[in-house]
Amino acid sequence: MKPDSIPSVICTVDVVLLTLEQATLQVALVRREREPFAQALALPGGYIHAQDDVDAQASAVRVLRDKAGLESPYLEQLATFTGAVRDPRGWSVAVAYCALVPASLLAQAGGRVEMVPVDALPPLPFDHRQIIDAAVLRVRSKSQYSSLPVHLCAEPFTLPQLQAVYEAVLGEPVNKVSFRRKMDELDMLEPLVGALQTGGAHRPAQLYRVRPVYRRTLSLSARGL
Amino acid sequence: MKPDSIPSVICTVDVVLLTLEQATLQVALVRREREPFAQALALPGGYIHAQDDVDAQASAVRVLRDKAGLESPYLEQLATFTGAVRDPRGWSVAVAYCALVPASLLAQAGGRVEMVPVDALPPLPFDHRQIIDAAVLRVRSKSQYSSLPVHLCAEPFTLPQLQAVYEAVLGEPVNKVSFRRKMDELDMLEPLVGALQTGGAHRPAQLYRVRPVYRRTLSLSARGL
DNA sequence: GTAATAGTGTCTTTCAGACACTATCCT
DNA sequence: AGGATAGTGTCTGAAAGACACTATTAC
Repeated sequence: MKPDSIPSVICTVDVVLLTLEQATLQVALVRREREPFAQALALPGGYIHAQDDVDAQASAVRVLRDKAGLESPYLEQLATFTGAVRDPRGWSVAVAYCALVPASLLAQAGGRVEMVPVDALPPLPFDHRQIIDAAVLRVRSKSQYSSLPVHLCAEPFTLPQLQAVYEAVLGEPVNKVSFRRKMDELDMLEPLVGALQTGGAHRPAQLYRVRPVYRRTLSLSARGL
Repeated sequence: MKPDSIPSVICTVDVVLLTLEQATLQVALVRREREPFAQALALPGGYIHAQDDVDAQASAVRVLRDKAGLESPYLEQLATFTGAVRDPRGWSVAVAYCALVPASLLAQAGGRVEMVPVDALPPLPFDHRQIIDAAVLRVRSKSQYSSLPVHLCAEPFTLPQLQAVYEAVLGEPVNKVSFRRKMDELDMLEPLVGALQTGGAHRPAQLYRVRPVYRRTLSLSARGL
């Protein structure tokens, strides 16, 4: 029943897959196989398949599986980028998603993607630069008052490790006492009783994991940190 | 060059137009003229017109003008609602926008929309209930740490009036001293020198307006309120 | 003057950061 | 023992809320 006076619009999803390596946020880029911009590095993305995908989030999951060979525990809708000029094929709608994975998960997925530091991006096709910038801004912003960075940390992890992740994402040192107080208040982590991280020439650290309840939900703090 | 193996997707925008009346958040609904759900109350929305609109935000501006007869100073992309089952016409993408206007602006626009308290919504077609819920959640959340509620207040206004707006949106009383301290810090308002709100049987209040610099930008507070 | 709300000075409480101390490993 | 990092107790300073007080209008 769709009026044919309405010209069709190109509907795609793009995924900003972020990870933390060498204390730096890195984004996954893939070489485009098809035109436009064939051979160029770009965000993994693709058409929405109306016949296969129940919604755009499912499209993003499929794109992530096909192009990066992994399933991201954390996948959130970021924003939608639209307009007549962002894609040379015509008027387009790109629903952008943001995925966060620990570096270890990415390693085992194999080298189908190229990780690039978000602070040293090459020129990118479409408006992918803006999409990445929006994702990084969102992640940094949410990290100030939520448990979001735990998704960048492979379980189990120690509190000093997690603190280092927060510091890398926020780009500034975090007070140790305050950090531990907050983690305690958020009540999101549980210690693996008896499990300690040994090996260093110093006191071993308690290992933690995220409480299953908070696995896919963020825990928010009223007043930051 | 779009492969014709890709079935087309219905692309629309929906606008959640919110205002504050009787100390309650109210959303603008319109009677649908066409199928599906003709005659039902629903969010103002419509197809993206690829030949007219430069992007989806422009579509939202057009929808707001055509269906509500007004131009909203504040218009922000909310989220995108997608899927095979949300619209009986087929697989659809709805880019949702959130608009905030003072009640006075809505009044002069004329009665083309029906204002309904967001806490007493009738059954709505599509997933419009979820879209409104997402908008209200976003507005309440942002009001905790930003200047967003000023867009619900007609200028010029007094600080007690603005405080009442914050309290209505947040649904809880706000400390007067803290509130004034914050407004002072945000440095977003300027007093209209010599202009006082008189008429009450009490001390008149200073009238303020938003500094032009902050007209379309939000002012964020580090620690809430 | 009285009632009513606007606006401010100041005390108290709460919370984040600084600092120092203890704990426990490896060499 | 000595070095290194994990983890904690406690003090301090900043910021938010509570309260009380002054200011200015209408009647």
